[in-house]
Amino acid sequence: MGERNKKIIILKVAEKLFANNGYEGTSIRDIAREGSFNTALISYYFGSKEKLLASIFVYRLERQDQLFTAYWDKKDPLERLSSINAFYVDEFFEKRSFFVLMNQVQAFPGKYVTVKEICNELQSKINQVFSEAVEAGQQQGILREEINVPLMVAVIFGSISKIVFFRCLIFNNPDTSIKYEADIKDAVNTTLRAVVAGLILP
Amino acid sequence: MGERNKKIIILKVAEKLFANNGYEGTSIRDIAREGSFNTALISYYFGSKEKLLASIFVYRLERQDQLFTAYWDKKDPLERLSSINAFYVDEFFEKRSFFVLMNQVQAFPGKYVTVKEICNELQSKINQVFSEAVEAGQQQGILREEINVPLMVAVIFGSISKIVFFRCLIFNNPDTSIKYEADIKDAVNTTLRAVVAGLILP
DNA sequence: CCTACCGATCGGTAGG
DNA sequence: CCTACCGATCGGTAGG
Repeated sequence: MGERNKKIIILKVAEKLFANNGYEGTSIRDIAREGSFNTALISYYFGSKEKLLASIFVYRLERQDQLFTAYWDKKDPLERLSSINAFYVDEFFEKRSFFVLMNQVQAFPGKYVTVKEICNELQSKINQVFSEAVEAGQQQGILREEINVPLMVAVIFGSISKIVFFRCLIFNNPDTSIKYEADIKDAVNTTLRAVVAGLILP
Repeated sequence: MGERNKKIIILKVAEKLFANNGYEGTSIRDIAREGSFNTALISYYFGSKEKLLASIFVYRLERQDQLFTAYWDKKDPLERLSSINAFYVDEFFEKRSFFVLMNQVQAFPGKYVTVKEICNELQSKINQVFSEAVEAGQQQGILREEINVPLMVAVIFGSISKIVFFRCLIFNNPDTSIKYEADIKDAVNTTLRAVVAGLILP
């Protein structure tokens, strides 16, 4: 199987359980049981439960840099904004457990300092990407001048989070089928288009 | 001091610690230490740690019904929407720990079922209040016809949550002073006005 | 990579 | 409302 593969299996099992039951609510025994390996393997490969958590974030965020350049080379600022949004909607669905976990970590004011620093780095890059698109739009006279980018990003990611996490409320079923997945995705994208539309000059 | 007062002290101490460190991350010993009372008091008054958590939600949400009628009797639909938003922004700031906790609870897909049911009741009422305002606005030809209320509510509450919880990112300081509190509140209200503006017919 | 085990801490309660 | 304590489980590791 190889050491690298085994580590990634542990990462993904832990990611899922942490997302569902929380970091404190998941014991290393829970993780070992779910992945059918020995408890001691976690210390063996990662050093500690805390370092396992950090490793999940390093693993998930290390590839984001490449994704940045690949996705939003669109010239038109509005198209670029929509493209960035659509990209993150896809990301939320594809790596749902991870983003649930990221959302949890940020919901604890006094905890997970190391992991939050990793997230903040990504957040800065996201803000910058949005900033460039907005500035381009402003220079072309398409977008309002008074747009506050960090607040706009908060609205966009807050909306994605709430809609993806509220799915159980919208459809009254936490384990929604593929059919509903697509419906939610459409709903988020439509909603974000409305948010972006609010940024356009009348 | 009276039994009722003591119970409320325990509720508020627990609320704060749960919000900061999570339900699983807070032991009944932590709560007892912070409130300078005996560990056994929690079982004595509430039965268990889990019932203490539920009691916090019952305590915080039992008064919401009265608040509904008192706040948004405004006739004009747009004014009413703004009034509801402003009310919840105030609520988030006044009962910050509670809403941080509520946000946490909802961030765990497989946990806190009892507490989530209490939240869902409130959520339904909130959706209904927004629904009435939106329908009134549509009948008067002010608001777009295609507004999806649950999604709109998700955008509004997602935005409030993210901005209030992202304060540390915006100001790079988790323990913001009163001056900054006011700044954040202004920012949220401005942002929500932009969201509502997106609902108006062009 | 597993067995066997450590000290610490957990939620909870019997008895007063 | 406190003391003293229970059994269970926690994260982690020595030794192989």
